[in-house]
Amino acid sequence: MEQARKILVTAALPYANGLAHMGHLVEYIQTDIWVRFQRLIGNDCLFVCASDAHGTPIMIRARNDGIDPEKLIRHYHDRYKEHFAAFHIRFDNFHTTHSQENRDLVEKIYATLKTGGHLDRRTIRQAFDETEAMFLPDRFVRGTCPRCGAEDQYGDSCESCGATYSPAELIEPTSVLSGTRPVERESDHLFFRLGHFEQALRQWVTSGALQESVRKKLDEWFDAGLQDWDISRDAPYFGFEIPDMPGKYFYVWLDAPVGYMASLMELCLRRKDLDFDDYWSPDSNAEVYHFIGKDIVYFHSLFWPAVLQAAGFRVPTGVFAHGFLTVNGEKMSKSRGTFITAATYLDHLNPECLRYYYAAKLGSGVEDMDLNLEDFVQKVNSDLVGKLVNIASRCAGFIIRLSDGRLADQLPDPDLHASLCNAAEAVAAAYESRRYSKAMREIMRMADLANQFIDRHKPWVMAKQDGQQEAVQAVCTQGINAFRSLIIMLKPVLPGMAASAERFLGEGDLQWNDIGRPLLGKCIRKFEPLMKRIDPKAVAAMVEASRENLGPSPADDSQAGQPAETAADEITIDDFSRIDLRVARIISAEPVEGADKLLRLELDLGDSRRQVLAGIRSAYDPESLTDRLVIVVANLKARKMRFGTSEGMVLAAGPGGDEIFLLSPDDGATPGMKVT
RNA sequence: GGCUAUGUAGCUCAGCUGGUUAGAGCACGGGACUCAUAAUCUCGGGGUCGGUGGUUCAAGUCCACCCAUAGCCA
Repeated sequence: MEQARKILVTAALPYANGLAHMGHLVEYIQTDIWVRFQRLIGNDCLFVCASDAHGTPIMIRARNDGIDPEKLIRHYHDRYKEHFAAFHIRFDNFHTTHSQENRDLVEKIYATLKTGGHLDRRTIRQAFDETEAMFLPDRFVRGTCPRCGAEDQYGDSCESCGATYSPAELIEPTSVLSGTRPVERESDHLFFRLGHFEQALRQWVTSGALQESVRKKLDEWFDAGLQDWDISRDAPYFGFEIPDMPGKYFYVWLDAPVGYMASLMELCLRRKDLDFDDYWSPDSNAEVYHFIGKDIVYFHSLFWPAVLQAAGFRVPTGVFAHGFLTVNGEKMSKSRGTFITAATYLDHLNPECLRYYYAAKLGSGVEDMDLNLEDFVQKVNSDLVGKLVNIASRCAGFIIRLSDGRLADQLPDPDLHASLCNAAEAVAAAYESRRYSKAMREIMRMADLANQFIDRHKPWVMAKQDGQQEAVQAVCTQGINAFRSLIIMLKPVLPGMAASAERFLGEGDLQWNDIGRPLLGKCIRKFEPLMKRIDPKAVAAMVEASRENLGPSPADDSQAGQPAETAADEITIDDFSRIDLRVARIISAEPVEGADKLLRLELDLGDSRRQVLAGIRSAYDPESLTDRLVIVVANLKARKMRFGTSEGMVLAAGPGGDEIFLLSPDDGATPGMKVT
């Protein structure tokens, strides 16, 4: 046998401010299947990951929630771990980038980059929020596009016309944090000289480390010219402070991929049989693979290999990008209930069904993948229950009843077994090259063959004839062995079901090679259903629950990739009493020019009048609102928006779009009454 | 706007370097069977391969343009 390969595999680090959802799972399931396959064929394969804990969004989120960032990231870190484990994703280590190991490695890499002359310090001008006293990432500034005039665009590019620019170029720029207009301020930043590594990168790209379409993308980037990369950020920032630059922090995208190494390093501390340098030293003969989403190709195929090279480590053997997930053909949507978290899925369905469905659709490319819920039910039920499990189910009874559970001593149709062994080679090749859909098709083709074989020999007919017991036993032994071979082939995808099947067959931990060694003359146990069919009602309930899970946030309902909100922490009655809820009468309502979601409401609060900009335009005609009573948060800090100041907030329920429902008091309430 | 993908039966997808009447699974219709979680087996209907033009003896497969969708533009 060939020598076992030594392999290190990573999946991208999930950002520690949200919950795992169906989109995340594409990547972790894809990676986990590959790792399990490598181990099944006898390779030495490690799988490490970590939660990505740094950066402005986490800092802001923690501040808004009134907790320490450490507490926030620990919470989500634990949720990820829990949910991934429930989906049978088996990391050797799931660490965090906010760790001592990561800090040590980042500082070491920084020192090497610096002495190697790959860093450059220069002054840049950047948007600064004076109220919040902090520099703003481009995405935290919004305003009107200077080129096409589209309103409410991000500070780096226009979604409408595609122009790219700096936040300072925006017309009427606004900080999304304070609603005020940012000013420009100077600040010293550190730049990594990416251009130093152009030759090395071009070389690496031709080494076959990347997929075809990714390589094309890189050529484009090379042609555009490699620019220096800003690796520093100003305080306040949640991350690692740069050792010799007080008040400056390493950009999260520098320390995130280093987290792959830190996770391995921390594992090495606990496992004496592992040596960090075996994997990362420049002369390592191990293979290193990164599984990522296509959105972060840039970081993994340019910055990361360049930084590794600059810091004196080996570069990855391969970077495998996958596409995004759509549900029912569309972006995941909270209002449609297709933004499904791992937790919600687990409340209703078997995780292995999702693993199989994803496997049945994943190829080696970067194309997007669709989770069609109807197709999901049909495919899983028909492939796994109807075809695969059925083989064991229809044979087991005869073996138990007519042969005391004992399998025959040989296979009546060695050709059928040979076809399965042949198919196994094709399946192995498909797994290795990440064409899981091809592997699943091949496996199901063999399952069809097995069912046809049983049908041809009709053991149920022979069972009724005298002297045919041995023939029945032989046919069913062949059937059980076909099932066993297929289960081994599916083990990377369905580890839980494979374990149950091993118990049924009375065997231990089956390996890929066992496909070639049929199970003969042994006793099997009583057959118990290995998988239940998916009830379409469970899927409907899951979708409904995904809809219900959300609080009233009529604003954005289509941010795929954004994590779902979590249930709010408990509060006391005192906390509640800090919110001054009042009855108000709408005096007038009118659309806000230039904002397709907002209505401008003039409210009567009994003793005062207020203007509130409410995001309810998609559900209400302004005319229908006049004179209506609503509930308003009267002591909400006024917020300056591009269209004027909003002095409060009206309460409404619903997911958004045309499903927004204003709350109103029963008859008799009058403007100004306090809600308690 | 530039670039990279994708667009094949109702649904989800295969179709390698261009070559006989375009395939699979599911769904659907007819038949068989009744061992099996109403599973299985068998037969069948169904597609101007996003559009237009071109190259070629021959194009889903190559080229150009257009349309739609997704992503990237640090």
